[in-house]
Amino acid sequence: MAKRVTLAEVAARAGVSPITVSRALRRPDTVQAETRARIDAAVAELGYVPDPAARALATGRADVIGVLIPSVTNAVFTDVLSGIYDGLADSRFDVQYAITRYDPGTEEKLIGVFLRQRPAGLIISGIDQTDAARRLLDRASCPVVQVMETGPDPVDMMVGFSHHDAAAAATRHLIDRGYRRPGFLGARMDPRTQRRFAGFRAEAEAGGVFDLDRVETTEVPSSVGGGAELLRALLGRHPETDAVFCNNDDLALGALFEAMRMGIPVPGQLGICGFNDLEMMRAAEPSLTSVRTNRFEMGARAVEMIRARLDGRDPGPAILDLKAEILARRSTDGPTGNRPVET
Amino acid sequence: MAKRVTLAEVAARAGVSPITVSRALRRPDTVQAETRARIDAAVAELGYVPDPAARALATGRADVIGVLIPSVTNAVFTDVLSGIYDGLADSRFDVQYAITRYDPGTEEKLIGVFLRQRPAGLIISGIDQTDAARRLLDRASCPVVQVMETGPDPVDMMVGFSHHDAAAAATRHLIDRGYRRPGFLGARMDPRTQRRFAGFRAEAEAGGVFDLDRVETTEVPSSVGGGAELLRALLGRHPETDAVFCNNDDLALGALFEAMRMGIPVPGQLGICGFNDLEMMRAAEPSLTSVRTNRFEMGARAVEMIRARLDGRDPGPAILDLKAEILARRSTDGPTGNRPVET
DNA sequence: TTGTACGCGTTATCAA
DNA sequence: TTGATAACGCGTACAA
Repeated sequence: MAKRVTLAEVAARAGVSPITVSRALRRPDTVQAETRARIDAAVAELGYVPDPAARALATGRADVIGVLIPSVTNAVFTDVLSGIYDGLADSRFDVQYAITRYDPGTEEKLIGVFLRQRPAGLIISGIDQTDAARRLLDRASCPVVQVMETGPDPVDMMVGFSHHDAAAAATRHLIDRGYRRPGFLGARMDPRTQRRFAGFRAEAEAGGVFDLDRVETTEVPSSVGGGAELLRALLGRHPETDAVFCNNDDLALGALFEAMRMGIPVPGQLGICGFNDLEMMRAAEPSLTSVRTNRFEMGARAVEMIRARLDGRDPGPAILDLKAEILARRSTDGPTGNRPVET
Repeated sequence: MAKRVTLAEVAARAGVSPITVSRALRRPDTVQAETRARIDAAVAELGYVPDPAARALATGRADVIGVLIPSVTNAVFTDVLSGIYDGLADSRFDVQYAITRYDPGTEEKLIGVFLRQRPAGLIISGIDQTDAARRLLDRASCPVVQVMETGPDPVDMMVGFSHHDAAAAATRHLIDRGYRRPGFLGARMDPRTQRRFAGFRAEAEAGGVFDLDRVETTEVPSSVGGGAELLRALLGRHPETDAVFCNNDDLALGALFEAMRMGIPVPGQLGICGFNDLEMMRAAEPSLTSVRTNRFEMGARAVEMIRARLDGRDPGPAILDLKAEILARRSTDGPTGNRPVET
């Protein structure tokens, strides 16, 4: 087992006091070049690495960015994580993440756990925190960024987009392409999904094409297989449905496969629009329309906002809206199936 | 900002010494019931939560399970993570993970970082560590589990399967179904992928159907779009190819879509087999054959092995082989396309 | 530019 | 069963 190399040993080796080594490591410019060289050499020879626990105890804060996400198995959140990782490369910060399983109570508890470590920053998904969680966050002594969604009342900073508006735009797109009997496919139906539905509903009503009966949802998490089932159920009840706006891309892919099984031409007889624009959407046959949400960038920006704040730089606007964007593909070419579209 | 409640404050409140509080929390049976009651009350009233940094410093070890995976955006690893999380629920351990980006050098460095925290256990992906990393792990003072793959020489414990054998079995399946000119589609081509290729090659050669020219690979990470491109390239050179064994499911899905675009019937003119059995494989049209790798269970078992070791229980065999299993679906029904198959 | 004294919150060790 | 003392490794505040 690796014997622990301490500051003191490095100091002895370099012929200086421990505190000088400490300084040389954290703020190299505050120690003489020659001294620093000796110290660096000693560090290298001994393989010294600082003990994060000791450091946290001495400073009263941890060089940790806490990240709270609902799930690790959902590509949407891992893309955000990926952006966070990228933004933190070459920094002194570690990422520490925890999973809420879409449960506000769990989230509340985990916020407490994180704050107890005095993290350098906190990144949290969405805007649906409990009141207690909200109070905890309000009193947090570190920057807090809510990601994935924007809303009127940020805890501190926010980077995301309006799910309502994005869904409305997608619905508008369906209508523009000539679909007149659009349905909605939804899974899990957490608050964020509900807001997407609200966007769909608002826009469909505005276009005079809304029918509550063409809404097919389930409480279970989304999946490709689930998308297939939802479409089958919806068409069973309402065969006249001529397009579906799907909660997310997994459902959309499943809907596409089910349409194939049922012999329903896409987009001619059925238009399909997903949400999130996972990589596969572009590669599908027919290619699938979706709503691009800049997940990687959200993570990267969240980190940048935190780092700016910590460094005393300007973090920019408290609410950063990374507009979602419709990527129109063949699956929504329109009921006639002959409309040209960008790839 | 939340003022920190310390052991000393709880002790004062309960009218005992700090160490007694510490004991009451960690080993309740070693303090008198009545004392314990007073302490518990004080803890609750003050909302005391132990400081993990102080604890780590004092004990010389952290209640952390370190996890090293190549990527967060690959569903394969997040499923393992999910299993780990599950196995650690209701334990005192935290998960801490780091991303190697498929780079052995990064992995080596991160192992050092983790070990410095004296974690309670370490879970690491695969068997392709550098020599230096290997030495670090050999001297580690905590249980180490290599997941995702089995091999002859575990650092400590292992839970996974043979990628070579799994690929060979998949290839055997293609041959058994009557395909005689199988090709291989591969992306990233890291060592683990190479071993899958080796399994494909060995079995194809044994069956007298191997042709190195029907191998299409790329160094870029796999994706659905990439699978489409690889298939197109392969068929461009070798239109006689009658089946493809794909590196993973993303490629297989892409191959399916590309076959559709090219008007090639699956499975009649082209058989497709993936690897990992992501959820979508089952829902595709036609349903896609794949190799089920028990990723969630790998994570859960790895955790269980570590916990057993820490608790002084028997962790079971050092090398746990969670056999991969072929899930035959319609995409490999055979060149004639009329072979019945389980769903 | 470098060093000294002390404390961060907890637990190990030993004593009562 | 409980308590006093002394670390754990590092950083802050101040002094030199």
